[in-house]
Amino acid sequence: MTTTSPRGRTELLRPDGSPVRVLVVDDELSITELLSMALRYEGWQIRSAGDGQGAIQAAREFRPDAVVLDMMLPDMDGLSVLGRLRRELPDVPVLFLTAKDALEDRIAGLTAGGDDYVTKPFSLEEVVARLRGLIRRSGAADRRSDSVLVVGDLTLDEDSHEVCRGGESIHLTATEFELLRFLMRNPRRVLSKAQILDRVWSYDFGGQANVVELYISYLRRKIDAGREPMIHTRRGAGYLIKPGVS
Amino acid sequence: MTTTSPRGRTELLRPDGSPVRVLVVDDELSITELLSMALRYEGWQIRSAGDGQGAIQAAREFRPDAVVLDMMLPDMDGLSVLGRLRRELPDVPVLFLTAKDALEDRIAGLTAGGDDYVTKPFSLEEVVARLRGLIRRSGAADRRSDSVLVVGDLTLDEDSHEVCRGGESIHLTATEFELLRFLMRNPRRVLSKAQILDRVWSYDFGGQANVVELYISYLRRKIDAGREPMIHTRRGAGYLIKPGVS
DNA sequence: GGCGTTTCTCAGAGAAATCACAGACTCTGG
DNA sequence: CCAGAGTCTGTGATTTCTCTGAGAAACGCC
Repeated sequence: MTTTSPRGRTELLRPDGSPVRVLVVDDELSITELLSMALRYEGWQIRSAGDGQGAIQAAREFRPDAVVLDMMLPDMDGLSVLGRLRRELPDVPVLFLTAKDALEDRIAGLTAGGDDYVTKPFSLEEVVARLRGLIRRSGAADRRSDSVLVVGDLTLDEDSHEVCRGGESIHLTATEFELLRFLMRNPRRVLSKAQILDRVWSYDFGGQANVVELYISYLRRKIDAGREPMIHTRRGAGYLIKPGVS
Repeated sequence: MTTTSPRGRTELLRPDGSPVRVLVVDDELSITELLSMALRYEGWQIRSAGDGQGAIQAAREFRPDAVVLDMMLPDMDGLSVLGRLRRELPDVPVLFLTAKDALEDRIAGLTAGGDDYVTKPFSLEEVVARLRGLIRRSGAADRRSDSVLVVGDLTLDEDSHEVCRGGESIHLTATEFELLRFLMRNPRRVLSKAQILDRVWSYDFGGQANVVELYISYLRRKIDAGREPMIHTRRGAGYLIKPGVS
């Protein structure tokens, strides 16, 4: 089931109308804090754990609809945590967090069953999007909710990563895609550069804030080129996307 | 829940009808005083703290619906205060105060959870507006309250920063927008130039008082141009906005 | 290892916003 | 009707913000 919240976003809900429950497992407190903050903002109910033991116990009590699991835990190996979690929660999808240089093939094996993974350092938009996908596909939330964002004649498919304006397909790079997704998930709402940076770029990004301007500029060339502009600047406040009408 | 107070303002209230509670944390007494005064004027209940320890304790006892938190505290680093606050108050939104030049050195993730920040020196209108937004979206107040101010045929949307008169969209600069918001939040009420200066301009503004006249003049050109005027001068007293009807 | 793509920094151009100043204007009380 | 206080607004200097081109570095793919 989906419903539209007062902030104009579409939320995932369980079939009985209660909020989706997500368990976050990571040993770095800053990471669990960051994720908890971002995921709560999606309207989900969050529990976090800092080690394998805590994860198993939380899984038993909290009965989450999805799990975010760091594969590097202090007390036990990621795989055995996963095994125990699976015994506790057989059908619950797992989003793995891995270091960038982790053995890709091993992860690939794990994700064969419909799970997914993101590499550290991640962006919050990425984690949220993957989780939404997992939950949607697992059937914990209503399946009618689909994966296509629409603003005016612009569409973005979160599953296929396809972006079209007026029927015409548009190729975007990964960063451009994430930025556009964030804008389109918050249509008609002014988003500050800081907000955009926090959601779209990885949490360890240490660069200049004007990458946001740069990527807005790229997007405009691809999305708005020669058409009614949909991406608008609010000088001193930020950017927003809205249908060309008016 | 919203209700209209005797002085004609729309107030945010909790679902049970009690006033919203806000905790203000800053080590400069002048700042906490300034903020407390302004926020009490909104009809909110305020508690303030001057350091991290005090903040944690106040959070525990006072159970605020929102927190204003300076990131530069004497006794502990802003982030650890935040962590402890989160443990005490998991779902409470936080408005961060930061120095202007600290913008670059990582506010990473701070706005990610739906929190927000303002840079010092701020204007009170800005702080109040951001706080209202946070509280509104957090669900501590009734969700029916929305983000659009209406006076006659003039509307101002605090989320999209859109201003319309008679259906026609009007572009305002940041300062014009804040001034109009202040006027519209106090319709039919005379506001002195001093009041306007205190609320709309940053607290360290050292310029001529006639910027207010100047910006009223700008606003009139954009809002009242060729229409029934809504912005009125009360010679020797100040300005007020009211619907064109007489 | 080489090559095309993507990401990002830097810096300058350009546009927009802010504000001081000063003279014109308006209202009010005598 | 006048004087003075109060208000309005045109001009332009200055500051701030945004956009974008050029190129360096990192990445991914064969």
